Amino acid sequence: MPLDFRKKQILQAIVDDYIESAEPVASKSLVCKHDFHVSSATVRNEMADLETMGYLEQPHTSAGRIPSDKGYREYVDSLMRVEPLSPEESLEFSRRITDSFEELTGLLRKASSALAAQTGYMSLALSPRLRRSYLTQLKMLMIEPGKVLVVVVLSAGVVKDRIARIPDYLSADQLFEISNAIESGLCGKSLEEITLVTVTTAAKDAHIPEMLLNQVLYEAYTSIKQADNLEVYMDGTNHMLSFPEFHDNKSARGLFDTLSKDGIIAGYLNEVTDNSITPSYMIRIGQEIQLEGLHDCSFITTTYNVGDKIAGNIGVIGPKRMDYSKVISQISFVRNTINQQMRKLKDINGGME
Amino acid sequence: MPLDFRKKQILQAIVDDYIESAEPVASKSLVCKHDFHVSSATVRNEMADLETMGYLEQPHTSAGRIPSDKGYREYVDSLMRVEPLSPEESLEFSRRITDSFEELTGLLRKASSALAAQTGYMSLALSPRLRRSYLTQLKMLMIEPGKVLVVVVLSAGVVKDRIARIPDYLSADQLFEISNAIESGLCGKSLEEITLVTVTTAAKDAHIPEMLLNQVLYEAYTSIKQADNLEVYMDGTNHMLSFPEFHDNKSARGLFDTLSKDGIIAGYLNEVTDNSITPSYMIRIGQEIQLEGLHDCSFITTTYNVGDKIAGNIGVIGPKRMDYSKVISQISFVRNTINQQMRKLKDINGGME
DNA sequence: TTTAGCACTCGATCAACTAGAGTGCTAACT
DNA sequence: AGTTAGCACTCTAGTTGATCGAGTGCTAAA
Repeated sequence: MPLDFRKKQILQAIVDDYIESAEPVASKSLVCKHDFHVSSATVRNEMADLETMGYLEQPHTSAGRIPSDKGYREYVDSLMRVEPLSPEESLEFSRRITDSFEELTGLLRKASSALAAQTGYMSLALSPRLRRSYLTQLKMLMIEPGKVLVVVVLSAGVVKDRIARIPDYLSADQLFEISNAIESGLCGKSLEEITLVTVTTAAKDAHIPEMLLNQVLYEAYTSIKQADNLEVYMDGTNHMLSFPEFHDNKSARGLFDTLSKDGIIAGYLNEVTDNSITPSYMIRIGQEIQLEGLHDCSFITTTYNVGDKIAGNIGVIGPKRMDYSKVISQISFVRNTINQQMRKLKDINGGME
Repeated sequence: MPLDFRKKQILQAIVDDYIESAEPVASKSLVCKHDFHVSSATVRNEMADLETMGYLEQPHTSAGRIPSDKGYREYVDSLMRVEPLSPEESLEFSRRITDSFEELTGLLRKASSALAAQTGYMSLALSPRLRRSYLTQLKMLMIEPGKVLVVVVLSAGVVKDRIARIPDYLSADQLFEISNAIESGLCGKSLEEITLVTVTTAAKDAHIPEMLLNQVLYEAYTSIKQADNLEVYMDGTNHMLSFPEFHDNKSARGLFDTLSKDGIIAGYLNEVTDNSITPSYMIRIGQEIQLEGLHDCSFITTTYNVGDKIAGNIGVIGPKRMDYSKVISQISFVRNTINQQMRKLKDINGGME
């Protein structure tokens, strides 16, 4: 049975009010604040209906109603109005995120920090999944005998590097030869195609004793693989303590314990977005988040792009009664800013893919 | 008036018990647990004395006593016994920190994470202050036209890099020439000596039109300066929520708000260790920490070395009633492990200074 | 100087009570 | 049939008062 217009109106008003006050909302305060042209008794009847239909919950018999997960879901899916960001706030975001040229890491860090600061909730940014991006350069720079900086450059301009150890009697020339061989052998191959075997095959042109080769190959391989490591940037976790839903120490601890294992969050986010053709944004509410300690939270995420198919995520976590519409417009704006920045970086490089 | 032997004994016992229980300790439980050969009444008299002398406090009239900051200070300075780490725990630390070769960043990250996990408190690691270290290499690697990876290698083997933009019509050869000129001009100079002027002077040998030069020089300069940026690694903040002193939401929030501004902690730590000839470790108790939200905490820090004069810090923050002696031995062990690792890295490079 | 004994204080706990907010239901009204 | 006024009912939060017990401070004796 679908919700009739008045029920929708009332549900929306309840969610709106609860988001604002964090207090169960009563029939009387509803008619008072919004001018429905009916009495509180009528609203009460409607609220009772909404409760039996599962959209509302009552903390105890004589309290107002609060939205259930289903109620929030309905609100988010069809009731709320998302308005574009005010020019001032857009400006503030732009200022925070794009005030200087940055590579991807810095960009994500700033995006995350801006999101946390402007939403007042906590934010996440995940580095892109690079499995499908391909190698464009591999350089090995001798730092000292026995120590090299391995620089991996991927399509879409992402650069990763790592310090590695190699046999210290390997000369700079030999190293140069090896890394050139690897590079030309692997250039254009995607990360998921590259295995220790491909690396070894690629290097067969180099005229270096195998004994010397092995460690270098292994380190090159490791560096390439490591370029795909998922990194998480988190910000604004402290904000969570200011919400009444986490005033109680136990729930706060549950949340922070889960957050501290950042692999968990990253893995979850990664998995959730991987399995779905992502729309512009994705919302998970309360119990929909299958992570301990996050059942009183909601999670809004979106996907940014680096090149054609390579994508990462940014997201905001707040209490279930977070200001969905505002956060959605904020996160969308940030996503667009990131995409734009990444495109700009690419365009500057003469549009090389 | 100095403390006589029995008073010291009692104070020590009180601090020990309070560290364990977080409850005010009573005269009766004292004589019960430790076998002083006097009655509880006598102990009570001594406790009253200790209170008037400022070593103890009474939350309310009919409660036991808890140590004051002064009491902790006395305990830390002359009462507690620091015992070396158990072999098992030493092993566990070594395993966590040194299980693979790592550059400094990774080492600090691991050290911080191990400290947090093993102490059960929260940990900090600060990257070394590199002002006095000197440049040994500066390489610029062309990633794409207009985009370079600037690699700065400092004495003691520290490597930092950064992506920068340069005019995109600059050729790889020109870039190579410029960076070589800068490198040979600045090699052996300490970071604090290097200014935009020195960089410019260093590059005067390169035969490149000045218009092209400027941006490259500026980016080189920025990269070098940025190598000295203080980085903070924090871990185990979630542990703090499990201590009764932070069960109250307000104090937890105070703490986390301060922690979230990581510049503050870094700055404080930096300042505090800078002004003093650091002994093996340094302890700040309660009000001695001049940071909002940390008045119920204690802060144990120590200094690790990278080369001769270059040093950074690691530290542990816990409630005032933290297990000082254990943390001291833990933190000392980690310090030694870091020093050892750094020395090893150096030795491997043939002892170059 | 130590100690047993006792009076005193204060927090924590519990029950009883109250006030108030908010509902659900009923019966009247349009 | 939908709406509404009115009222009884329920439940929480807050208050009060009493009790319990832990722990102290003091006194007087050993």
